[in-house]
Amino acid sequence: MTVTKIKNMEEFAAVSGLSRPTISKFFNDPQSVRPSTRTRIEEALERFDYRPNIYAVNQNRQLTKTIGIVVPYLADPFFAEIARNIETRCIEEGYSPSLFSSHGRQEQENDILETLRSMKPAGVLIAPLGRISDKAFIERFCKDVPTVLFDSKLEDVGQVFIGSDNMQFTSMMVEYLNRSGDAPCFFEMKTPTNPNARKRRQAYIEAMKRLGHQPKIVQVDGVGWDFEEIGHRGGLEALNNDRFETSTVLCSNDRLAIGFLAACYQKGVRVGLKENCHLRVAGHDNHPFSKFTCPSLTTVSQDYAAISEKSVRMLFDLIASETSDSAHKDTLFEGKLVMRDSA
Amino acid sequence: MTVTKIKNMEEFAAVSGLSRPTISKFFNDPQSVRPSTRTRIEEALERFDYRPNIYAVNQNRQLTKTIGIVVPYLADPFFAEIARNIETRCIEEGYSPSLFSSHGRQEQENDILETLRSMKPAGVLIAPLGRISDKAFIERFCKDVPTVLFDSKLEDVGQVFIGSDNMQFTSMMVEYLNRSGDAPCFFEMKTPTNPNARKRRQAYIEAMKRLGHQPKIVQVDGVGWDFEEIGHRGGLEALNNDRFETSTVLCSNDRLAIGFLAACYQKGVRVGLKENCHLRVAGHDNHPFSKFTCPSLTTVSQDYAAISEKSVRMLFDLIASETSDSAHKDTLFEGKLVMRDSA
DNA sequence: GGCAAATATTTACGCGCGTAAAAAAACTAT
DNA sequence: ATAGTTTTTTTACGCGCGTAAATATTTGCC
Repeated sequence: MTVTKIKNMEEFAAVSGLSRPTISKFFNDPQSVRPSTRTRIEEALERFDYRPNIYAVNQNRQLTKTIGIVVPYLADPFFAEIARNIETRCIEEGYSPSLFSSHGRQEQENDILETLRSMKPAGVLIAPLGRISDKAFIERFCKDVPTVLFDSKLEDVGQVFIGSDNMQFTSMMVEYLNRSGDAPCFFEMKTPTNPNARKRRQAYIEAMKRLGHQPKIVQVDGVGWDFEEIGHRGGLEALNNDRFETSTVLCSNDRLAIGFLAACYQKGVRVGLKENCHLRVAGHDNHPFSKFTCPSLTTVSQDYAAISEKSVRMLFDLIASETSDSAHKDTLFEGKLVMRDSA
Repeated sequence: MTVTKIKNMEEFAAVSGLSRPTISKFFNDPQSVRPSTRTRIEEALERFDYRPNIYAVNQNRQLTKTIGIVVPYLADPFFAEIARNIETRCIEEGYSPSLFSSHGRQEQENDILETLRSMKPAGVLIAPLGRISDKAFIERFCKDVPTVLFDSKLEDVGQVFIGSDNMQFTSMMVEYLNRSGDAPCFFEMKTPTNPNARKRRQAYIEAMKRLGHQPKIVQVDGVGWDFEEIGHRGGLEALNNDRFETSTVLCSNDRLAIGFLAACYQKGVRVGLKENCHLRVAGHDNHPFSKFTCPSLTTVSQDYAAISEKSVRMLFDLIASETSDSAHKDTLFEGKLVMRDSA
C-alpha cells in the first residue's frame, strides 16, 4: 500500500490510468468494462484501497443498493437467526443489508419505516409486529417500496408474504399427540401479538373436532414479547388451579413452552414420555433453545433457511420485475415434527 | 397533508416562506433559529412532511449523525439486549444507530468495520469477537474513528473500554458456593473466544487458592458460538467420565450452563439445593433465559443497563472531546449475585 | 490491412445540500 | 426613534459521483 491517500474517484482514476466515467461504470457493474480494464482497476484497488463515497453514490441513484430488514423483536433468537440468514444472502447478491428491530413497539416500527423510506432502499424485508402493527402505515409503505412481508401476515398488505403453514404445523402436532397419548390442551396467550398464534388456535380447534375431541384452550394473561415470563407465570397459575383437563399440553410457541416447562419443574410436575411422567408438553417453531430445555422439547420446526432464502429471492424478483402487478403471492412452508423427550 | 410533493429543501423553503439556508440551519440544530422561525418551519413540516435527503446531507458533512454498533453474535440474547439499550440511548441523543453482527467470524467483523469507515460515523461501539479478532485491524480503526469497546477487552486497543469486573464476578461466586457447600469445579471451553472467559478462569484459580482449595477445571472441546450445544455435549461427556471431583459446578457463562443443565437432566442428575440433589450448578451473566432453566440458574448478573448507558455516554464524551488523548480509560462494573434454585 | 462493433475518453451538467460572505431585515434596548 | 445586535436573505461555490453525448481509441474478424 502506498502513502498516497485517494480521496475521490477523480484521483483514483488518475492513479489507475483510466478516466473517471470508466471507474464509475466499473463500480456499478464490474462486468460492464473490458476484462483488461477490470484487471487494471483491480490492481489499482490492491495498491490504493479506495471506496466510492456511499453518500455521493446514493444521492445520484434513484435506487440504492440497500436492503432493509425489519424484525419485531431481535432479542428473540428466532428472529436473530432469520435476520442472519437474510443478511448473508443479501451480501452474496451484492447488496448492503441494514437491520432494524421494532422492539415490540408500533411507534418504533413506524419510525423505522420512515427512516427506511428516506434511505431509498432497493427493497425491504419486514416481519411486522402483527396485531399492533399500523396496518395502513405499512400498506402505504409497501406501495412505495418493493417489500416482502415474512413470518407474520397482515391481511391485504403487500404483494408478497413468506411464512409458515400454521394450519399444517398445528394439525400435524395435534394428530401426533392424539395418536401417541391423550388429546392435547392448547396453551396460549389471551391476546397474542402474532397472527400466527391465531391461526394455530384455529387449527387446534379444527383438528380436535376432526378427531372427535372437545377443544380445551387454556389462555393466560400477559402482553408484550416476554413470552417465557408469561408462559412461566401463566403456567404456574394454570397448574395451581388444575386448568389442564388432559395430561398433554400443546403450547402456541416454544418460548411459551420454555416458560411453562420451568413452571412444571418448579411445581414438581414431571414432563415427558416415560412411565413416571405426569404431563406431555409440545411447542411450535423449533426455537434455537428448545433442544436444551428439560426435558428437551418436542416441537414443529420452522424451516428458517427456506423462509430466509425464499424471502430474499422473492424480494429480488419483485425488484427485478418493477411491474407493480398487484397479484398477492403467498408462500407457506410446511413444518417438520421434531420429536424429543417432552412429548 | 397537501398533495404537493416536496422533493428538495428549495421547495420546502418556498412553501414555508423562508430561505433555504435557514431551513438548513434548522435541520442541523433547531435551536439555532429564532423561536418564531422554528414554529413556522414546524408548522410547514406538519403540512408537507419533508425530510432532507440523508445522502446529500451526509456527503457534505465531514461527520455524520450515524453511530455504528457492532456485536459478535446477535443470536445471543445477551447482545441483542445490550444492542437494544444502546440503540435507544443513541436515538434519544438524536443519532441514527446502525446495527451489525459479526456472526462469530473475523472476516465479517473486518468487513463491517470497512463498511462503517465508509459511513463516516460520528462514533462506533463495538463488542469485539475476542481472541479471533484481527487486533491490528481494529486498532487501526480506533485511530480513525471515535470508538468505544465493550464487553470484550482487547489489550492496548482503543481508548475506552466498558465491561464487567470478571474478577469480582467469579470471586464472589466462588466464595458464595464455597461457604454454602463444597468448593466448585470450573466448567468451561478449552479455547474460549472471549477474553472474559480467561479472566474468569484466572479468578477462579485465585479464589480457590485463597480459600485453601485445589482448583479443579473441567474443559470441553468445541469452537464457535453454539455454547449451549458445547455445554450439553461436553457436559454429557464429563458426567459420563466422572470428571467433576466435587458436587458443585461453576460454569464460565450461562449459555454453557444451560447446555450443561440439559445434560444433567438427561442423565438423571438432580441439580439444586434440596436434600435429594446431587449437584449444584452456577453460571455467569444472568442471561435472559437463565431464569427459566430447570432448575432456575444461580448466577452473577451483568448490569446490562449500566454497561449500555456508560458505553454510550463515554462515546459521546469521546466525540465531544475531539482531543485524541491517548489515556486508556477502562470502566468495569461489578456484578450482583442472583440466587436461584440451582446453587 | 481494413472495417464495423465495442469500449474508453472528453466534456459537461445535475443531484440535494452544507456553508461562507455580504447585504438586508428583524428584533432589543435605551 | 435610533443605534446596536441578532437573525435571515441573497448569492455563490463546492462536495463526490451518475450520466449523457460526442469523440477517440481499441478490439475482433474476414
